[in-house]
Formats: sequence, structure tokens, C-alpha cells
Amino acid sequence: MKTSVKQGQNLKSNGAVVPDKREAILRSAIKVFAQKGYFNSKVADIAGEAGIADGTVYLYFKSKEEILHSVFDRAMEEFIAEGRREIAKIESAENRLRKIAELHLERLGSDRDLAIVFQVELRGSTKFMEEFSGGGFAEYLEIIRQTIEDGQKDGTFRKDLKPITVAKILYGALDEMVTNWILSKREYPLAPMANEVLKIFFGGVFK
Amino acid sequence: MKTSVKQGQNLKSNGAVVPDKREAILRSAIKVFAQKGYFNSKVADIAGEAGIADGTVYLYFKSKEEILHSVFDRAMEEFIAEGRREIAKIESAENRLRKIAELHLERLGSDRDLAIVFQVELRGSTKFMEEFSGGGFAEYLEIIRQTIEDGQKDGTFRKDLKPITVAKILYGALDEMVTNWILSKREYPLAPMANEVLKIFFGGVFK
DNA sequence: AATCGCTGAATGAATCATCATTCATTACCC
DNA sequence: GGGTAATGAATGATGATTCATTCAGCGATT
Repeated sequence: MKTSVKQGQNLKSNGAVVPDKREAILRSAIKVFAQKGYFNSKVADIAGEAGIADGTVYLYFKSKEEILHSVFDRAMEEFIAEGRREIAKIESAENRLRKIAELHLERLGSDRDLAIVFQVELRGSTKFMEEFSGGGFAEYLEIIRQTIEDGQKDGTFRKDLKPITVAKILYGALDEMVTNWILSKREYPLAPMANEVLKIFFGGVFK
Repeated sequence: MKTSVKQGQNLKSNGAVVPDKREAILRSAIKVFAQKGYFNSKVADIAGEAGIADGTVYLYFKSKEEILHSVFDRAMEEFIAEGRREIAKIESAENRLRKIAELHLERLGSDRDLAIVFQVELRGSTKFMEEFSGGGFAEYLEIIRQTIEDGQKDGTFRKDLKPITVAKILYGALDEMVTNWILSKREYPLAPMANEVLKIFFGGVFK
């Protein structure tokens, strides 16, 4: 009985249903998950937020869990794709890392709900973390690691540290910036923190 | 019907119930939460693990949530107390930070289940994170921040960065070491990573 | 151009399983 | 015996998922 939007029925030649509504569900889910957390979110909440009936959700997703999965998969995919694209243009390892850090914070900083789901919900279960580990996350970390290794080879970075460890440290520092930003009452732009992180990461804190 | 341990009934003069069993519940909860995650853990699982009846849990805790709270509060309290104690003995800011990093990784590295609850479950809800934020976590970060500030004042550390930001970066890096350690299939000692983190934190990655 | 099926999307009330929590009963200790 | 601790079966809520039913678009037919 809702607004009853005359949705120009997106059908494929075959008959499979396409986006539009699926997309709406995903957006709603991000919002609801961000607000109440995955386990405290009811499928009915998501449906309500999307302005559709509870049952409709199941025409697009097999289960509540699959929704969370999709949220993650889609975002991570885009994220990595953009990362690779941007990085490819850049010459020096230093500037590539710089770009990675900036993108990382810009992306999450521009969509708070998504950031919350990423920082908070994705970590909410070891199960998920493990899948995450084996999936997009590992890939992301690998990009950073590779860049570090490049920098070591060309003599920009010191060579007495394992690239993977260095990558984790950079990632961890960025990640913490995001988490703090999410939890902070104050509103502030996240992206500029990239520079602070990099100052330390590159030069250290010693005077 | 279990083992029926003749537990030397620890009663206080008044009549309040004391540890022993409460402690057992807490330990069991850490184990169970670590294994299945808070929301997937049944109170019955915890009781079972502790070898007591379901209802008994409620003689010691008001609710399932209170158990999680207690797990966190107790651990964080100890953690911070030990931190302060150890730090007080040390002269230089540099070495104080070194000690903080070591303790951080030693502590979590010596109790994997607790580490999992900390890294994964505590982040599983914004609600919890916020309480956490206002509580032990903020206190911990403040200790680090203060130490950085000390180091800036005595000229050990560069002064062009806000201490709080620097503190977050160090914390984030350590935190990531822990998370990776938890998720890793391989078994390796966590504590030694402190040194790696500090090398970068102090000196940076530039050659 | 009005009517008539037809098809697949959408609905939302009903189902069914899952637990957290309670509490009447029992066991234990002084 | 009296009081406290422990038990574990019963309760009650909750909420994911299902599915019988309705609805909307549309080509065919008259």
C-alpha cells in the first residue's frame, strides 16, 4: 500500500529480476545494520526502510546473512577496483602508498553508514572475519604489501622489515583512524588524517 | 548431576555470593564467546562449559549481556592497572612506549580466547563500542597520548603532530597485529611483533 | 477499445524454531 | 529444620522464513 512507485519494471530478456529493488534493499540494509547492528536488525526493519514487504526481501536474497555478505562483497570489490585503477597511474612507491591511504579514508569517510558496517559489523564475528580474511581483505593487504616491497627494492624504504608486517602496520593505523572517526561525537573530515598517518609512517616519531 | 564438586562455598559474612563459580562462568563465557561469537552463544552453552545448570548463571549475572560486560570490564581493569604499574617504573618516554607495546601484545598473546573476545566481539556492536569508548578504551588511549606528549616535551619526539593522533596510530598498529594473529592459521608468538611496530613507529619506513 | 487470461512480482499474515529468562522444586550445609 | 544455592523444565518473546493470495502489466481476441 506504500507509495506504489510505478517502477518501470526492469526485466531482462529472460525474466530474471534486476537491480533497482535489490539495490534499495542493500542501501536500506547498510543503514539499518549501521544503526542497530546486524544481530539486532530485523529483516522487517530492512524491508520497512526500503518500503517493501518483508517477504519481498527473499525474492532478492536467500537470507539475512546473504544481505550482509552482499553489502560487503560489493563495496570491497568497488573499493579494490578503484584502488588498483588509481595506483596504476602512479610512479613512485611512496606516492602510491600516499594514494592508497587517501583513498582508504576518503571512501569510508564519505559514507558513514557503510563505514560503520565495515568497521563494526564485519568484525562482529570470527566467522565473517575469516571469510573476509580469505577474500577482499587479504587482497587489499596484498596490494599494500606489494607496494612496500617495490619501495624497498628501489631503495626508497628501509629493507630491515618484512613488507607484510609493514603493510599491516599501515593498514592498522588507517583502520584505527576510521574507527575513531565513527565513534567520535564530533564531526570532522576523515580524509585529512591520511597525511598525519603518513608523516609518521614514512618518517617516524623521533625528532 | 555433574561432577558435583564439593565447592568450599565461599560466603561473605553477609551472605553475598563470591567468586569461584562466578569466575568459572566468566572463563567459560570467554571460551564460548570466542568460539561462536556473542550472539551465537547460548546461555546454555556457557552453563554447560562451566558445568552448572542454566539457571545458575542467573544467580551470578543479571543477563547474558552483563556477562559480556563483566568479561570486558575485568580484563580491561587488570590490563590498565598493570600498565600503569609497569610504566611508573620507567624513565624515558621512549621506553615507556616500548613497554606499553610489549605489554599490549604479551597480554593478548597469552590468552587467545580473551583476545578474540576483545578484538572481535567487543567491536560487534556500536553500542558496545561507545560504552567501551567512554570507558577503559579511552583511558588506555589517554595513557599512550600522555606518554607521547611527555616525549615531545623532553625533545625525544617531533612536535609537529597532535599527541592524540600519534597515540591512535600506535594503538591501531598494535591492534592490527593482534587481529591478524587471531585470524592467522599459523601459530606464532605475538609479543615479538612489538619490536617491529616500534621500529617503524619510532623511525619510519624511509631509508 | 474494452475484455480476458496469463505470468511473475509483491504482499504480509501465519508458522515454527530458537533461546533468554523464570521459578517451583530439590539438595546441601550449618 | 531453616536458609541458601542449585537445578532444569516450562514459559514467552522474538523474528527469520514461508507461502497462499493478490496485484499489475500486457498481448491476444473480439
